[in-house]
Amino acid sequence: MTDARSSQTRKKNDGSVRDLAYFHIQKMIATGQLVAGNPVSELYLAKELGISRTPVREAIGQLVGEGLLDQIPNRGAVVVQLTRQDIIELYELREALEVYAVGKAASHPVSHADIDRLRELADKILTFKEELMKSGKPALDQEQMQSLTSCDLSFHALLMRLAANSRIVKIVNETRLLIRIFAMHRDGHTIQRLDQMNNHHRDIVRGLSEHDDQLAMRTLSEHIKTSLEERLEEFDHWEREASLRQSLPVFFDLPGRVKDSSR
Amino acid sequence: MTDARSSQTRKKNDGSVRDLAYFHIQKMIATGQLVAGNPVSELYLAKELGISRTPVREAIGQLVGEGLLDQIPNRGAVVVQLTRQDIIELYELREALEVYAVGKAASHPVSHADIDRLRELADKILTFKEELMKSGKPALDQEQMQSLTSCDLSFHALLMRLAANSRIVKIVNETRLLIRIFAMHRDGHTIQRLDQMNNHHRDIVRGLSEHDDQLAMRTLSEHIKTSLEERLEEFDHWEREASLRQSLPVFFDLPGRVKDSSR
DNA sequence: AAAAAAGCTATTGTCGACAATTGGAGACAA
DNA sequence: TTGTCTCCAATTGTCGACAATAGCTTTTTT
Repeated sequence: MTDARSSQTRKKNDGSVRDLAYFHIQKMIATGQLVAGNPVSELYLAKELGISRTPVREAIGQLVGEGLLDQIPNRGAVVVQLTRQDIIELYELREALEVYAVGKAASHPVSHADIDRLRELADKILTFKEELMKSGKPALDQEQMQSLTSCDLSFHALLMRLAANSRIVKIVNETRLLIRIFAMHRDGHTIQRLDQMNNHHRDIVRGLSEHDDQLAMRTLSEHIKTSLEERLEEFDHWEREASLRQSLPVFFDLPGRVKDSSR
Repeated sequence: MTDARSSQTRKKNDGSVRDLAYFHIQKMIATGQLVAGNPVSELYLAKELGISRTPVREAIGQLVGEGLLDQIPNRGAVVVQLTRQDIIELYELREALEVYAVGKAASHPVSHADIDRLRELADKILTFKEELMKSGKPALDQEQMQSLTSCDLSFHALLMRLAANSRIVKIVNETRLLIRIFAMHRDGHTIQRLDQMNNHHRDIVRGLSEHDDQLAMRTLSEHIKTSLEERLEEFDHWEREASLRQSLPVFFDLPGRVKDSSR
C-alpha cells in the first residue's frame, strides 16, 4: 500500500492525492463509466486508487459542491439524476450567462484572430453536413457526434473567453459538463439541425465582427433555446421508455445492472 | 473534550459538526470578525469549537469552493482579498443573472401578494429617506445602513424567487455574500442615492406588475451598474489610502495586527 | 557583518480506527 | 402468506496520530 503510493507519487496531477481522486471520478462520469444514479462509494474508490478514504471524501465533497453528485446525509453519494426541471434550470442559467457574455464581447472590439478562429470553428459544421449528405444516412453516428460536440464546445468556450469574466466562464463550463452527464446517449443530429446550428454560429460571429450585440445576443438566445427543446424531447422520450420498462416485471435484469454499474 | 461534544450535540444545525464549523466561519466573515486577508486555521478553529480538524477542514473546503476563502496549497486558507477585477466580475455575474431572472419573472403572471410585498419593501427605503432628512445628517449611519441592506436583500431575494430557478438563486446569493465581504466598511447612502434606489425598485415592481419585462430588465441593469460604480469608487478610495499606508515605514503596527488576527 | 546552510516550528495532507446511522435481511407472529 | 420487529451489514461522520512541507530562526562560513 505504502509502496504503491510512493511509486505513483507526483505523477500527472499537481501532487495531491485528493486531486487524483477528483479527476478520476470526474473522468468516470465524463466518459460514461458512471451514469446517473450510480453510487459513488468512498471506501470502494479509496481501495481502487490505493489511497485512504479522506482524500476521496474531499473529492466527493467538491463534486457535490459542483453539482455533479448528490449526497444523501448518511447514505452516500450518487451521480446526479437530472430531472426535467433541472434541465430547464441549467439551460436558463446558460442562456442568462452566455447571452450576457456574448453581448459584452460584441460591445468591445474583437481581434481578427479570434473572429477568424470562430469562423473556422463554425465552418467545421459544414464539413459534417457534407459528410452526412454523402453518407446518405439520416443522422450523424456517435463518433461524429462526439467530434461535433468537441467542435461546438471550442466555439462556445472561445466565445466565453472573449467576455473576459473568469467566473462566468467557470460557471458556464460547470453547467455544460452537468448537461453532458445527461446527454450521453443522445440522438445524432440531422441535416436540418446542422444547418440551423451553422446559421446560428454564423450570425453570432457576424454580430461580433460587426459590433451588432443585439444580433449576437438574440441569435445565441435562440440557439440555446433550441438546444433546450431538443434535450427536453430526448428527456421525455427516454422517460416514457423508462416508465414502460418499470411497469414490466423485474426478473434478473435490473438487479444485475445495478450491481455491474457500481462495480 | 468528549463531554463537550456530547453536551452540545444536535443543537441548532442539522446535526453534523461539519455544518457547525461551516456556519461558524461564515458568520465570522459575514459579521466582519474575519476580514479579507485573515488566515483561517484548521487547528485553531477545531480547538475553538471543541471538535476535530476533519469537519473544520471540510467546512473550509466548501467555503473555498464557494469563493469565500482562498487556499494556498501547503500554507492554509485566508479570507479572499477581492481585487478590482473581482468586483467587476461579480457585478457582471449578478447583472447577467438577475436581469435574466427579472425578465423571466415579468414575462409570467406574478401574484398580487408578491407584488404587494415587493412594493412594501421598496417603500421602506422612503422611510429611511425621511429619517435621514429629519436627522439633518448627510448620510445614513452604520446601523441604518445595515437595516437598509437587509431590506434591499429581501427585495432582491424575493425578486429572484419569482424567477423560479433554484440554481440562479443560489449563485446570486453566493455572489452577493461575496460582495458583502468587501463592502463591510462602506459609506452610508446619501439622500440622492436613496431616491435613486427607490426609483429603481419602484420601476422594477411596475415592470413586473404591468408585464413590461423590458422596463424591469433595463431598470435592474442600471440599478446594478450604479452599485458597481459606487463600489469601485469605494475600492479606489480605499486602495489609495492603503497604498499611502504601505509607503510609510512599518514599525510594530503590521506584524502585531497580523499575529492578533490569527489568534 | 552578510550570506548561505541547517534546524526548528507551525500547519497542512493523509491515514487507519472507531462510533453512529440507515436500509435491508431474516425471524417471528398473525 | 403477510406484516412487523429485531438484528446485521455497509457506509458515513468524526477522531487522533503521523508524515511532509514551507516559512522562520539560528548557526556557520566566508
